[in-house]
Amino acid sequence: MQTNCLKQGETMFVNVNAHPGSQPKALGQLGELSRARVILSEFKYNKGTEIFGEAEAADYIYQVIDGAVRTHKLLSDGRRQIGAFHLAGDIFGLENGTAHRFTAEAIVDTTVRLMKRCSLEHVAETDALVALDLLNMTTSNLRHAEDHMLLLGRKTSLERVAAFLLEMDRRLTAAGVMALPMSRRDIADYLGLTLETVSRALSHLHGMGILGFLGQTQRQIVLLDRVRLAELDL
Amino acid sequence: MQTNCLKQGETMFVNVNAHPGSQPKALGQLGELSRARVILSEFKYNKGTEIFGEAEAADYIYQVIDGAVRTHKLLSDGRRQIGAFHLAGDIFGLENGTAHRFTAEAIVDTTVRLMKRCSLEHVAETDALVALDLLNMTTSNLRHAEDHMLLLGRKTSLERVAAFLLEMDRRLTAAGVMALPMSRRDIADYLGLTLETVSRALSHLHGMGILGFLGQTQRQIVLLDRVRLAELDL
DNA sequence: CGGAGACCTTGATACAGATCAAAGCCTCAT
DNA sequence: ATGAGGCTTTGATCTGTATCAAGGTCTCCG
Repeated sequence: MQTNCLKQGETMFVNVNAHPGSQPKALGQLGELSRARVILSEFKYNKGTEIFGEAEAADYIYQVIDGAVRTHKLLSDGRRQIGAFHLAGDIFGLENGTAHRFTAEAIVDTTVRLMKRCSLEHVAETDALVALDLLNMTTSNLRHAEDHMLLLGRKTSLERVAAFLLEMDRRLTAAGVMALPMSRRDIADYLGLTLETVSRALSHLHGMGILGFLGQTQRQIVLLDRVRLAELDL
Repeated sequence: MQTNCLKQGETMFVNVNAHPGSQPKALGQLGELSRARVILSEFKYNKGTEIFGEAEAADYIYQVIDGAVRTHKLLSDGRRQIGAFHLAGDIFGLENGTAHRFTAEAIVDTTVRLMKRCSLEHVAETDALVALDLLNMTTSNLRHAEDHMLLLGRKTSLERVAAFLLEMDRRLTAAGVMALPMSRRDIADYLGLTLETVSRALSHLHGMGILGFLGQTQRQIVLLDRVRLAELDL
């Protein structure tokens, strides 16, 4: 059952909790994937650098150890759509074909754990529980994409920003403060808006007393009224 | 390995080719899922009727035998986003959790084959190849959703309509004619536009000589210049 | 510590697509 | 066949968000 990708004695620790939209961040939490012994190593990417490109061979899958990653698609004239943000604990770059469908970049200095893809495939062919784990991770990505289609197709700018804040609140709030790793432009490209519209929506929510900016930075946000914020996201 | 959902002697025939974006429509093409013997029956739904509702228990998965199905999500005030159209051969209603994430409705009179969900789950737990089949179907849904996010977030109305026509051309053109089962409103709710904008875009393409309407109906479309159409979808 | 460059906010204006409106067309049931 | 009701087109107008523009603020490197 061992594959040619295996290096002796190494084990992959994987969070079942695969992706955007999932809560706990504890690393090392084991899914069934931990039963697959596979090549595993850590790597660091500096802020702004590409981890893999769209249509590149998908040789590895990745787990964020520390930092944040954005995955996007581009149109030929440069318009960009960010599909997801990946925070500590999240797995990304999981493809079923052989090529990546997004470009992935580090938003801030980021450490990732990576795993040779072919190992997983071979293990999954014979181990139904590993395959089910992959299915669960893919399904959680799918659920996120489905919800995001509704947002992109039908929500107003204020609703989109409210939804974004609630998502990030769920995924990265520590000690009541949300320290956003991404810029207004990244948020805009995630929400299908311009950075000016995002900025105006945040200012508006600030003016309504729904959120506060912490200290001297605009990326540290405190949610002051989650109930009213949730009411804004239909 | 038999499950409690099994009825003696019945077999599910499944198209590996699960979903929107896949080409061949031959029914009965076997995936590994055909190895799983499961409850199977056919059912007819009249035009406009609901097949299942969002958040309902997902007791079955479905395959379109004949007809067409739309799956959508609603906002509380009635705004609608159609996630996908399902044509002959497509499988839909496959969920990983226990509840449907979309409402499914028959667009025209439609025949579906259905399969008890719990069977599949039990089989997948022990059969890696069945699990991989489910993974492949889920991945093809995911790919479609990812492409659609780019369309909804960043494309212009003309680009969206061009992309829609190219998708439908790929999926349902017979004898050079595309017989669309869905209304302008359905197309609009799929593309994140209004029905008027869709109508204007189609008229515009007609005026450009890129498409023609067949006979006395607006739902029979002939693509006259696929190259120029493709150039309009960045 | 200081200054260059990136990031963010805010204001003015433009415009793509939404909304409102009306008329024609097709479908289908009687 | 025929007419009622739904679907589609087309036109006029409105509006939310994009675009253009400018100034302020933060960061971080030297």
